[in-house]
Amino acid sequence: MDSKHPRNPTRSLLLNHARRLFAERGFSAVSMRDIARSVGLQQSSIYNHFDSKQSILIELLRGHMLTLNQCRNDWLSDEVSATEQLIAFTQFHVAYHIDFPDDVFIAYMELRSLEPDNRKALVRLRDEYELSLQAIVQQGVTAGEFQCVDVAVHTRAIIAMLTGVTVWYRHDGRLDKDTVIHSYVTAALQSLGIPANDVAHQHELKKVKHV
Amino acid sequence: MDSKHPRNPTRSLLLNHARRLFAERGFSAVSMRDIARSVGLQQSSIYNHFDSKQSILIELLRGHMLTLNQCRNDWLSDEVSATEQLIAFTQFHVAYHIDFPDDVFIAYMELRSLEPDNRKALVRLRDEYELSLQAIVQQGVTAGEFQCVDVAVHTRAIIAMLTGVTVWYRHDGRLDKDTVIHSYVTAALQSLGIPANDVAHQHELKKVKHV
DNA sequence: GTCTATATCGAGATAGAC
DNA sequence: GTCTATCTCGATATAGAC
Repeated sequence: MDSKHPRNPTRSLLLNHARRLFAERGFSAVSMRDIARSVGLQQSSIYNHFDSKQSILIELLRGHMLTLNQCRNDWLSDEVSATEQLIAFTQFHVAYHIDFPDDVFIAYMELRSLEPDNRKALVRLRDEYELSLQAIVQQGVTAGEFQCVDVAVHTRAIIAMLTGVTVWYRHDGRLDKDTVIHSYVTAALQSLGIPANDVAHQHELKKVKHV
Repeated sequence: MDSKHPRNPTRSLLLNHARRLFAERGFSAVSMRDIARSVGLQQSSIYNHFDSKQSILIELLRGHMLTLNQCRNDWLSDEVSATEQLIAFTQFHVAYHIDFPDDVFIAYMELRSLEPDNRKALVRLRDEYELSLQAIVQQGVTAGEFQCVDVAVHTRAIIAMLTGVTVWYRHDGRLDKDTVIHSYVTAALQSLGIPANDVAHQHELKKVKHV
Protein backbone atom coordinates (compact mmCIF):
# COMPACT_ATOMS: atom_id res chain seq x y z
CA MET A 1 0.00 0.00 0.00
CA ASP A 2 1.61 3.13 -1.26
CA SER A 3 -0.15 5.40 1.22
CA LYS A 4 1.84 3.91 4.06
CA HIS A 5 5.20 4.47 2.41
CA PRO A 6 7.37 6.79 4.52
CA ARG A 7 7.77 9.31 1.70
CA ASN A 8 4.09 9.72 0.97
CA PRO A 9 3.63 13.49 1.31
CA THR A 10 0.28 13.44 3.13
CA ARG A 11 1.69 10.92 5.54
CA SER A 12 4.73 13.10 6.24
CA LEU A 13 2.49 16.07 6.80
CA LEU A 14 0.45 14.12 9.32
CA LEU A 15 3.60 13.04 11.14
CA ASN A 16 4.93 16.59 11.34
CA HIS A 17 1.69 18.02 12.66
CA ALA A 18 1.22 15.17 15.11
CA ARG A 19 4.75 15.79 16.41
CA ARG A 20 4.01 19.44 17.10
CA LEU A 21 0.63 18.73 18.71
CA PHE A 22 1.91 15.88 20.89
CA ALA A 23 4.77 18.11 22.10
CA GLU A 24 2.45 21.03 22.83
CA ARG A 25 -0.42 19.25 24.58
CA GLY A 26 0.70 15.69 25.30
CA PHE A 27 -0.28 12.49 23.51
CA SER A 28 -3.46 11.83 25.50
CA ALA A 29 -4.73 15.38 25.12
CA VAL A 30 -4.50 15.32 21.30
CA SER A 31 -7.31 13.70 19.33
CA MET A 32 -7.21 12.18 15.87
CA ARG A 33 -9.62 14.95 14.87
CA ASP A 34 -7.08 17.55 16.02
CA ILE A 35 -4.37 15.99 13.87
CA ALA A 36 -6.63 15.59 10.85
CA ARG A 37 -7.93 19.15 10.98
CA SER A 38 -4.44 20.58 11.31
CA VAL A 39 -3.65 19.23 7.85
CA GLY A 40 -7.13 19.79 6.36
CA LEU A 41 -8.32 16.18 6.34
CA GLN A 42 -11.26 14.38 7.88
CA GLN A 43 -10.47 12.29 10.93
CA SER A 44 -11.12 8.93 9.29
CA SER A 45 -8.65 9.63 6.48
CA ILE A 46 -5.75 9.26 8.89
CA TYR A 47 -6.43 5.52 8.93
CA ASN A 48 -5.36 5.34 5.30
CA HIS A 49 -1.85 6.21 6.53
CA PHE A 50 -1.60 4.85 10.06
CA ASP A 51 -3.14 1.86 11.81
CA SER A 52 -3.89 3.71 15.02
CA LYS A 53 -3.06 6.74 17.12
CA GLN A 54 -0.46 4.71 19.00
CA SER A 55 1.30 3.78 15.76
CA ILE A 56 1.86 7.47 15.00
CA LEU A 57 3.54 7.93 18.35
CA ILE A 58 5.68 4.83 17.88
CA GLU A 59 6.91 6.04 14.51
CA LEU A 60 7.80 9.48 15.91
CA LEU A 61 9.68 8.01 18.86
CA ARG A 62 11.52 5.35 16.85
CA GLY A 63 12.55 7.86 14.23
CA HIS A 64 13.89 10.23 16.85
CA MET A 65 15.83 7.65 18.82
CA LEU A 66 17.39 6.05 15.76
CA THR A 67 18.34 9.41 14.27
CA LEU A 68 19.81 10.60 17.55
CA ASN A 69 22.08 7.57 17.88
CA GLN A 70 23.01 7.62 14.20
CA CYS A 71 23.94 11.32 14.25
CA ARG A 72 25.92 10.89 17.43
CA ASN A 73 27.94 8.10 15.89
CA ASP A 74 28.58 10.16 12.78
CA TRP A 75 29.69 13.18 14.78
CA LEU A 76 31.98 11.58 17.37
CA SER A 77 35.24 9.82 16.79
CA ASP A 78 36.76 7.84 19.66
CA GLU A 79 40.39 8.35 18.72
CA VAL A 80 40.86 11.45 20.88
CA SER A 81 41.13 12.27 24.57
CA ALA A 82 38.13 12.03 26.90
CA THR A 83 38.10 15.82 27.17
CA GLU A 84 37.89 16.23 23.40
CA GLN A 85 35.19 13.57 23.21
CA LEU A 86 33.15 15.31 25.89
CA ILE A 87 33.40 18.59 24.02
CA ALA A 88 32.23 16.93 20.81
CA PHE A 89 29.39 15.12 22.60
CA THR A 90 28.19 18.31 24.25
CA GLN A 91 28.32 20.29 21.02
CA PHE A 92 26.36 17.60 19.24
CA HIS A 93 23.81 17.04 22.01
CA VAL A 94 22.96 20.71 22.51
CA ALA A 95 22.83 21.46 18.78
CA TYR A 96 20.57 18.47 18.13
CA HIS A 97 18.28 19.35 21.04
CA ILE A 98 18.02 22.96 19.89
CA ASP A 99 17.09 21.79 16.39
CA PHE A 100 14.58 19.08 17.39
CA PRO A 101 13.01 20.11 20.70
CA ASP A 102 9.63 18.53 19.95
CA ASP A 103 11.10 15.09 19.35
CA VAL A 104 13.11 15.34 22.54
CA PHE A 105 10.14 16.44 24.61
CA ILE A 106 7.91 13.67 23.29
CA ALA A 107 10.60 11.08 23.90
CA TYR A 108 10.99 12.28 27.47
CA MET A 109 7.28 12.39 28.29
CA GLU A 110 5.44 9.86 26.23
CA LEU A 111 7.40 6.65 26.60
CA ARG A 112 4.83 5.82 29.27
CA SER A 113 2.04 6.14 26.69
CA LEU A 114 3.40 3.11 24.83
CA GLU A 115 2.52 -0.50 25.36
CA PRO A 116 5.26 -2.42 27.24
CA ASP A 117 6.97 -4.09 24.27
CA ASN A 118 7.30 -0.91 22.27
CA ARG A 119 8.45 0.95 25.33
CA LYS A 120 11.21 -1.54 26.11
CA ALA A 121 12.74 -1.27 22.65
CA LEU A 122 12.90 2.49 22.91
CA VAL A 123 14.28 2.48 26.44
CA ARG A 124 17.09 0.30 25.12
CA LEU A 125 17.94 2.90 22.48
CA ARG A 126 17.85 5.67 25.07
CA ASP A 127 20.13 3.71 27.39
CA GLU A 128 22.54 3.07 24.53
CA TYR A 129 22.83 6.81 24.01
CA GLU A 130 23.32 7.62 27.69
CA LEU A 131 25.89 4.86 28.12
CA SER A 132 27.92 6.33 25.27
CA LEU A 133 28.40 9.44 27.41
CA GLN A 134 29.05 7.38 30.52
CA ALA A 135 31.88 5.62 28.68
CA ILE A 136 33.47 8.99 27.93
CA VAL A 137 33.16 10.13 31.55
CA GLN A 138 34.58 6.85 32.82
CA GLN A 139 37.51 7.08 30.41
CA GLY A 140 38.28 10.61 31.58
CA VAL A 141 38.12 9.64 35.25
CA THR A 142 40.38 6.65 34.67
CA ALA A 143 42.87 8.80 32.78
CA GLY A 144 42.87 11.36 35.59
CA GLU A 145 41.41 14.07 33.37
CA PHE A 146 38.04 14.29 35.16
CA GLN A 147 37.06 14.60 38.82
CA CYS A 148 33.67 13.40 40.05
CA VAL A 149 32.06 11.60 42.98
CA ASP A 150 30.17 8.95 40.97
CA VAL A 151 30.43 8.33 37.24
CA ALA A 152 26.84 7.17 36.72
CA VAL A 153 25.31 10.05 38.69
CA HIS A 154 27.54 12.62 37.04
CA THR A 155 26.72 11.28 33.57
CA ARG A 156 22.99 11.62 34.26
CA ALA A 157 23.61 15.08 35.71
CA ILE A 158 25.34 16.23 32.52
CA ILE A 159 22.66 14.75 30.25
CA ALA A 160 19.90 16.46 32.23
CA MET A 161 21.80 19.73 32.26
CA LEU A 162 22.26 19.75 28.49
CA THR A 163 18.79 18.48 27.62
CA GLY A 164 17.27 21.33 29.61
CA VAL A 165 18.16 23.68 26.75
CA THR A 166 14.91 22.61 25.05
CA VAL A 167 12.84 24.19 27.83
CA TRP A 168 13.97 27.78 27.37
CA TYR A 169 15.86 28.25 24.09
CA ARG A 170 14.16 30.43 21.46
CA HIS A 171 15.59 31.19 18.04
CA ASP A 172 14.78 34.88 18.46
CA GLY A 173 16.14 35.03 22.00
CA ARG A 174 18.99 36.97 23.57
CA LEU A 175 21.74 34.47 22.74
CA ASP A 176 22.64 32.84 19.44
CA LYS A 177 23.06 29.11 19.09
CA ASP A 178 26.89 29.12 19.15
CA THR A 179 27.02 31.12 22.37
CA VAL A 180 24.55 28.77 24.01
CA ILE A 181 26.56 25.75 22.94
CA HIS A 182 29.74 27.38 24.23
CA SER A 183 28.03 28.01 27.59
CA TYR A 184 27.04 24.38 27.94
CA VAL A 185 30.46 23.07 26.86
CA THR A 186 32.06 25.21 29.55
CA ALA A 187 29.55 24.08 32.17
CA ALA A 188 29.98 20.41 31.30
CA LEU A 189 33.77 20.47 31.31
CA GLN A 190 34.02 22.57 34.46
CA SER A 191 31.56 20.24 36.19
CA LEU A 192 34.20 17.51 35.77
CA GLY A 193 36.93 19.71 37.17
CA ILE A 194 38.52 20.98 33.95
CA PRO A 195 39.70 24.58 34.61
CA ALA A 196 38.09 27.36 32.61
CA ASN A 197 41.29 28.33 30.78
CA ASP A 198 41.77 24.81 29.44
CA VAL A 199 38.10 24.76 28.47
CA ALA A 200 38.40 27.82 26.28
CA HIS A 201 41.52 26.39 24.64
CA GLN A 202 40.14 22.91 23.96
CA HIS A 203 36.78 24.23 22.87
CA GLU A 204 38.37 26.47 20.30
CA LEU A 205 40.39 23.57 18.91
CA LYS A 206 37.25 21.49 18.58
CA LYS A 207 35.30 24.25 16.87
CA VAL A 208 38.05 24.64 14.25
CA LYS A 209 37.97 20.93 13.60
CA HIS A 210 34.24 20.38 13.32
CA VAL A 211 32.36 23.57 12.50
CA MET B 1 -18.90 23.37 53.41
CA ASP B 2 -16.81 21.10 55.59
CA SER B 3 -16.13 18.55 52.88
CA LYS B 4 -14.01 21.08 51.04
CA HIS B 5 -11.86 21.92 54.02
CA PRO B 6 -8.19 21.09 53.39
CA ARG B 7 -7.99 18.72 56.35
CA ASN B 8 -10.98 16.59 55.44
CA PRO B 9 -9.48 13.07 55.39
CA THR B 10 -11.31 11.81 52.30
CA ARG B 11 -10.32 14.94 50.47
CA SER B 12 -6.67 14.46 51.43
CA LEU B 13 -6.83 10.87 50.30
CA LEU B 14 -8.19 11.95 46.92
CA LEU B 15 -5.42 14.53 46.55
CA ASN B 16 -2.71 12.01 47.36
CA HIS B 17 -4.01 9.42 44.92
CA ALA B 18 -4.57 12.00 42.21
CA ARG B 19 -0.99 13.19 42.64
CA ARG B 20 0.39 9.69 42.11
CA LEU B 21 -1.87 8.97 39.14
CA PHE B 22 -1.19 12.31 37.43
CA ALA B 23 2.55 11.75 37.83
CA GLU B 24 2.38 8.19 36.49
CA ARG B 25 0.11 8.68 33.49
CA GLY B 26 -0.32 12.41 32.95
CA PHE B 27 -3.32 14.60 33.75
CA SER B 28 -5.22 13.98 30.51
CA ALA B 29 -4.75 10.22 30.70
CA VAL B 30 -6.27 9.95 34.19
CA SER B 31 -10.05 9.92 34.56
CA MET B 32 -12.17 10.92 37.51
CA ARG B 33 -13.21 7.27 37.68
CA ASP B 34 -9.55 6.24 38.06
CA ILE B 35 -9.10 8.63 40.98
CA ALA B 36 -12.37 7.62 42.65
CA ARG B 37 -11.73 3.91 42.37
CA SER B 38 -8.19 4.24 43.76
CA VAL B 39 -9.74 5.42 47.05
CA GLY B 40 -12.85 3.20 46.91
CA LEU B 41 -15.39 5.84 45.97
CA GLN B 42 -17.81 6.29 43.12
CA GLN B 43 -16.79 8.81 40.51
CA SER B 44 -19.53 11.32 41.29
CA SER B 45 -18.55 11.51 44.96
CA ILE B 46 -15.40 13.42 44.05
CA TYR B 47 -17.60 16.42 43.28
CA ASN B 48 -18.44 16.67 46.98
CA HIS B 49 -14.78 17.60 47.53
CA PHE B 50 -13.64 19.31 44.34
CA ASP B 51 -15.42 21.47 41.78
CA SER B 52 -13.76 19.83 38.78
CA LYS B 53 -10.83 17.76 37.60
CA GLN B 54 -8.91 20.93 36.83
CA SER B 55 -9.38 22.21 40.39
CA ILE B 56 -7.62 19.10 41.73
CA LEU B 57 -4.63 19.82 39.52
CA ILE B 58 -4.56 23.48 40.54
CA GLU B 59 -4.52 22.58 44.21
CA LEU B 60 -1.67 20.10 43.74
CA LEU B 61 0.43 22.56 41.74
CA ARG B 62 -0.21 25.53 44.02
CA GLY B 63 0.59 23.49 47.12
CA HIS B 64 3.83 22.25 45.62
CA MET B 65 5.05 25.64 44.40
CA LEU B 66 4.22 27.43 47.65
CA THR B 67 5.83 24.71 49.76
CA LEU B 68 8.94 24.67 47.58
CA ASN B 69 9.50 28.41 47.93
CA GLN B 70 8.66 28.39 51.64
CA CYS B 71 11.06 25.52 52.40
CA ARG B 72 13.81 27.15 50.36
CA ASN B 73 13.46 30.38 52.31
CA ASP B 74 13.53 28.49 55.60
CA TRP B 75 16.64 26.55 54.62
CA LEU B 76 18.82 29.26 53.10
CA SER B 77 20.33 32.24 54.81
CA ASP B 78 21.87 34.98 52.68
CA GLU B 79 24.51 36.06 55.15
CA VAL B 80 27.20 33.75 53.77
CA SER B 81 29.38 33.56 50.66
CA ALA B 82 27.94 32.66 47.28
CA THR B 83 29.74 29.33 47.43
CA GLU B 84 28.15 28.45 50.76
CA GLN B 85 24.75 29.59 49.48
CA LEU B 86 25.11 27.42 46.39
CA ILE B 87 25.98 24.41 48.53
CA ALA B 88 22.92 25.01 50.71
CA PHE B 89 20.66 25.54 47.70
CA THR B 90 21.87 22.34 46.05
CA GLN B 91 21.48 20.30 49.21
CA PHE B 92 17.94 21.61 49.67
CA HIS B 93 16.90 21.26 46.03
CA VAL B 94 18.11 17.68 45.61
CA ALA B 95 16.74 16.55 48.97
CA TYR B 96 13.34 18.09 48.24
CA HIS B 97 13.22 16.61 44.76
CA ILE B 98 14.14 13.17 46.07
CA ASP B 99 11.37 13.41 48.66
CA PHE B 100 8.60 14.78 46.39
CA PRO B 101 9.27 13.51 42.86
CA ASP B 102 5.59 13.31 41.90
CA ASP B 103 4.94 16.97 42.70
CA VAL B 104 8.01 17.99 40.73
CA PHE B 105 7.07 15.91 37.71
CA ILE B 106 3.51 17.21 37.63
CA ALA B 107 4.71 20.80 37.98
CA TYR B 108 7.09 20.28 35.07
CA MET B 109 4.62 18.61 32.75
CA GLU B 110 1.14 19.80 33.53
CA LEU B 111 1.40 23.58 33.68
CA ARG B 112 0.15 23.46 30.09
CA SER B 113 -2.99 21.62 31.24
CA LEU B 114 -4.10 24.71 33.13
CA GLU B 115 -6.19 27.59 31.87
CA PRO B 116 -4.10 30.72 31.18
CA ASP B 117 -4.79 32.66 34.39
CA ASN B 118 -3.99 29.77 36.68
CA ARG B 119 -0.91 28.97 34.62
CA LYS B 120 0.47 32.50 34.88
CA ALA B 121 0.26 32.58 38.67
CA LEU B 122 2.21 29.33 38.91
CA VAL B 123 4.82 30.34 36.34
CA ARG B 124 5.45 33.40 38.51
CA LEU B 125 6.14 31.18 41.51
CA ARG B 126 8.46 28.97 39.45
CA ASP B 127 10.36 31.98 38.15
CA GLU B 128 10.70 33.33 41.68
CA TYR B 129 12.40 30.10 42.68
CA GLU B 130 14.73 30.01 39.68
CA LEU B 131 15.68 33.65 40.10
CA SER B 132 16.69 32.96 43.69
CA LEU B 133 19.39 30.65 42.32
CA GLN B 134 20.32 33.11 39.60
CA ALA B 135 20.94 35.75 42.27
CA ILE B 136 23.38 33.39 44.01
CA VAL B 137 25.23 32.65 40.76
CA GLN B 138 25.40 36.34 39.89
CA GLN B 139 26.75 37.18 43.33
CA GLY B 140 29.44 34.53 42.99
CA VAL B 141 30.47 35.73 39.54
CA THR B 142 30.63 39.34 40.69
CA ALA B 143 32.73 38.35 43.70
CA GLY B 144 35.09 36.39 41.46
CA GLU B 145 34.24 33.08 43.13
CA PHE B 146 32.48 31.57 40.09
CA GLN B 147 33.44 31.25 36.42
CA CYS B 148 30.78 30.92 33.72
CA VAL B 149 29.96 32.10 30.20
CA ASP B 150 26.42 33.36 30.91
CA VAL B 151 24.73 33.63 34.29
CA ALA B 152 21.17 32.97 33.07
CA VAL B 153 22.14 29.96 30.96
CA HIS B 154 24.33 28.50 33.69
CA THR B 155 21.57 28.94 36.28
CA ARG B 156 19.12 27.03 34.11
CA ALA B 157 21.78 24.41 33.46
CA ILE B 158 22.28 23.81 37.18
CA ILE B 159 18.54 23.67 37.90
CA ALA B 160 18.01 21.13 35.12
CA MET B 161 21.00 19.08 36.26
CA LEU B 162 19.73 18.87 39.85
CA THR B 163 16.06 18.33 38.99
CA GLY B 164 17.03 15.33 36.85
CA VAL B 165 17.55 13.34 40.05
CA THR B 166 13.79 12.64 40.06
CA VAL B 167 14.10 10.62 36.85
CA TRP B 168 16.39 7.89 38.15
CA TYR B 169 16.66 7.99 41.95
CA ARG B 170 15.20 5.00 43.81
CA HIS B 171 15.17 4.59 47.58
CA ASP B 172 16.39 1.01 47.28
CA GLY B 173 19.05 1.88 44.70
CA ARG B 174 22.84 1.61 44.72
CA LEU B 175 23.49 4.97 46.39
CA ASP B 176 22.02 6.47 49.55
CA LYS B 177 20.51 9.91 49.62
CA ASP B 178 23.52 11.64 51.23
CA THR B 179 25.93 10.29 48.63
CA VAL B 180 23.64 11.44 45.82
CA ILE B 181 23.38 14.91 47.33
CA HIS B 182 27.17 15.02 47.73
CA SER B 183 27.57 14.07 44.04
CA TYR B 184 25.31 16.87 42.90
CA VAL B 185 26.92 19.46 45.21
CA THR B 186 30.30 18.57 43.73
CA ALA B 187 28.98 18.73 40.17
CA ALA B 188 27.26 22.08 40.73
CA LEU B 189 30.27 23.74 42.38
CA GLN B 190 32.76 22.35 39.89
CA SER B 191 30.53 23.50 37.02
CA LEU B 192 31.17 27.05 38.25
CA GLY B 193 34.91 26.50 38.40
CA ILE B 194 35.34 25.71 42.10
CA PRO B 195 38.19 23.15 42.38
CA ALA B 196 37.35 19.72 43.79
CA ASN B 197 39.51 20.11 46.90
CA ASP B 198 37.72 23.28 47.92
CA VAL B 199 34.42 21.57 47.18
CA ALA B 200 35.12 18.73 49.61
CA HIS B 201 36.20 21.22 52.25
CA GLN B 202 33.27 23.61 51.93
CA HIS B 203 30.75 20.83 51.59
CA GLU B 204 31.90 19.28 54.84
CA LEU B 205 31.62 22.61 56.61
CA LYS B 206 28.08 23.00 55.34
CA LYS B 207 27.08 19.52 56.35
CA VAL B 208 28.28 20.12 59.89
CA LYS B 209 26.31 23.33 60.04
CA HIS B 210 23.01 22.12 58.66
CA VAL B 211 22.62 18.37 59.06
C1' DG C 1 -21.33 12.54 52.00
C1' DT C 2 -22.12 8.68 49.17
C1' DC C 3 -24.85 6.37 46.13
C1' DT C 4 -27.44 5.22 41.41
C1' DA C 5 -28.86 7.01 37.29
C1' DT C 6 -28.44 9.97 33.60
C1' DA C 7 -27.22 13.91 30.47
C1' DT C 8 -24.08 15.47 27.12
C1' DC C 9 -20.21 15.27 24.77
C1' DG C 10 -16.10 13.69 22.24
C1' DA C 11 -12.94 9.94 21.80
C1' DG C 12 -10.85 5.99 18.51
C1' DA C 13 -12.02 3.23 14.96
C1' DT C 14 -14.80 1.08 10.91
C1' DA C 15 -18.01 0.69 6.64
C1' DG C 16 -18.91 1.80 2.31
C1' DA C 17 -19.92 5.39 -1.48
C1' DC C 18 -17.23 7.90 -4.79
C1' DG D 1 -7.30 8.30 -0.85
C1' DT D 2 -10.89 11.06 0.92
C1' DC D 3 -15.35 11.57 2.11
C1' DT D 4 -19.95 10.97 5.12
C1' DA D 5 -22.11 8.29 8.37
C1' DT D 6 -22.03 5.47 12.17
C1' DC D 7 -20.55 2.27 15.94
C1' DT D 8 -19.06 1.74 20.61
C1' DC D 9 -17.07 3.35 24.39
C1' DG D 10 -15.70 6.29 28.16
C1' DA D 11 -15.10 11.06 29.49
C1' DT D 12 -16.80 15.15 32.80
C1' DA D 13 -20.40 16.66 35.20
C1' DT D 14 -25.21 16.90 37.30
C1' DA D 15 -29.78 15.33 39.64
C1' DG D 16 -31.90 13.46 43.22
C1' DA D 17 -32.74 9.38 46.60
C1' DC D 18 -30.99 8.03 51.04
